[in-house]
Amino acid sequence: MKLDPTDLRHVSVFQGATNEDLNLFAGKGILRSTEEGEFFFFQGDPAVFLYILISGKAKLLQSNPSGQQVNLRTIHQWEMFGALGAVRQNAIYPVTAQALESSTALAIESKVMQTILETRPQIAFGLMKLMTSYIQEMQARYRELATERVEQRVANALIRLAGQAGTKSSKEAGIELFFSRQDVAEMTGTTLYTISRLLSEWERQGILETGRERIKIMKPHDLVQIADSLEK
Amino acid sequence: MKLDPTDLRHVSVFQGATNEDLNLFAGKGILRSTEEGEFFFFQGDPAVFLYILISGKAKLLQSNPSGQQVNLRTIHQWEMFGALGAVRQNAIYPVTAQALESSTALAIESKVMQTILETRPQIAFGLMKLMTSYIQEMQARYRELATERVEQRVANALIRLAGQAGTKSSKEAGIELFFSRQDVAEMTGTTLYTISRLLSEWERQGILETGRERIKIMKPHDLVQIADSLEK
DNA sequence: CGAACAATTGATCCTCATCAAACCTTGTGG
DNA sequence: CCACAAGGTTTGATGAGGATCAATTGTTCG
Repeated sequence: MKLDPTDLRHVSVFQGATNEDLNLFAGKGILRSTEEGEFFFFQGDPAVFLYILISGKAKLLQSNPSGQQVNLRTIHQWEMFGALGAVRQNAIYPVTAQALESSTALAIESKVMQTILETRPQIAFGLMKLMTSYIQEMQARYRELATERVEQRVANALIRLAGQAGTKSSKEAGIELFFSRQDVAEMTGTTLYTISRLLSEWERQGILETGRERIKIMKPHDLVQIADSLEK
Repeated sequence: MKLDPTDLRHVSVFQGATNEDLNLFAGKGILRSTEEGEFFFFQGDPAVFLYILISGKAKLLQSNPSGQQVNLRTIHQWEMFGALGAVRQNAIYPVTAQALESSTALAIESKVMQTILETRPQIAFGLMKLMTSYIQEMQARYRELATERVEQRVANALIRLAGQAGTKSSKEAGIELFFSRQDVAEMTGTTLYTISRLLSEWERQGILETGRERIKIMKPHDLVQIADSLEK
């Protein structure tokens, strides 16, 4: 596997980077390939690298002491993750990063990024924008979890996933997502049983079609309706 | 009310700022005094200012369409809030900021901060550190909400508050917090009834003492125990 | 074809929200 | 200084929303 430095232009944080910057990252970075189910890093590891996903898909999750886990975010191509080490000294990853399919990521030493950030305000702004979007999404999801019922949270999660990951197979053919019931449960703070019941009900209503590790949204508008329906 | 620019040194984001920077902020900023219950800004307003709390106390909250609200964070003296406008163009506050007591804040135009960030990597790093701590806290709270029971979430919230707001009245005299049952409920995604029952139970056990809008933690260690007790 | 794993579905139970009523605390005005 | 109002708190009774458990069915892949 090889990496063309100019491809790094796709990374949102690198919008304002110079070509030399990109060459530096591509040159100093290490390509790491990871099989499905394996890990880029674990919650608690020292955050010595940050990663950019070159191919495949990964997820960020957090576990509590008893091993129960929540799904915080899905990482797609050209997204940066595990970047907090570039900002804090001796930081520790607060999450675990696991490959959802066989994936390749560019690992860049936090220190390298840090020195770049000191001289490239454009890149620093890019990173700050990424961080603010994280904050906003987490705040919104936190509010949902605290105030909305399972039905609405799941509808919201599907809408969000459709926006981030959706394969819009031409027009009106539906938006297809590839997640198991368990995955969705971990994203919404519920159980796979409840998800199964909900999806079955929605399929009965023609809002979506489902399969094994597959959810195809046929009527996004109806989902939005459910998500926005007056709480309680 | 007057403001000594060197006092801005207390603001964590300004650790690496020069005296000229601080003078600029103090000079260009506007002091805004706000009575208890009033608002610095609302969710949905254009984020044209960022704020630094000079005195008093405030909270950041988010409401859903039906008006139910969650408490995202309490702002103490010298903390910065509403800063995302300095990072994104035409940003909109994702939260509402409300004074918990009569308070004064320094309002700085987002544009001013933005130009500073372009030339002062130290300050940019300060802001990024603040953002990463927000992200980590929100992730942790999200996981708690998704996986832990009310008892543990409330224990965790009190521990967190004790760390952020605690008035450690000398040694072993307990840590006193000033929040109503309703406040704690909004922080933990539960109801004031449940909080009341929990606090009564804990008071019976001697873990804390309570009063009107007052919680005094006598045995922090016992709270940690509850928070960490094996889930489910 | 069979094993492994994902999904479904029914039955049951438990945590916590909700509602209602009373009680306590604090501040205010007569 | 007392009485009252307003708002915070407590406590009991009830019920609903989901979690949990168990058993079965469906799908994929070697």
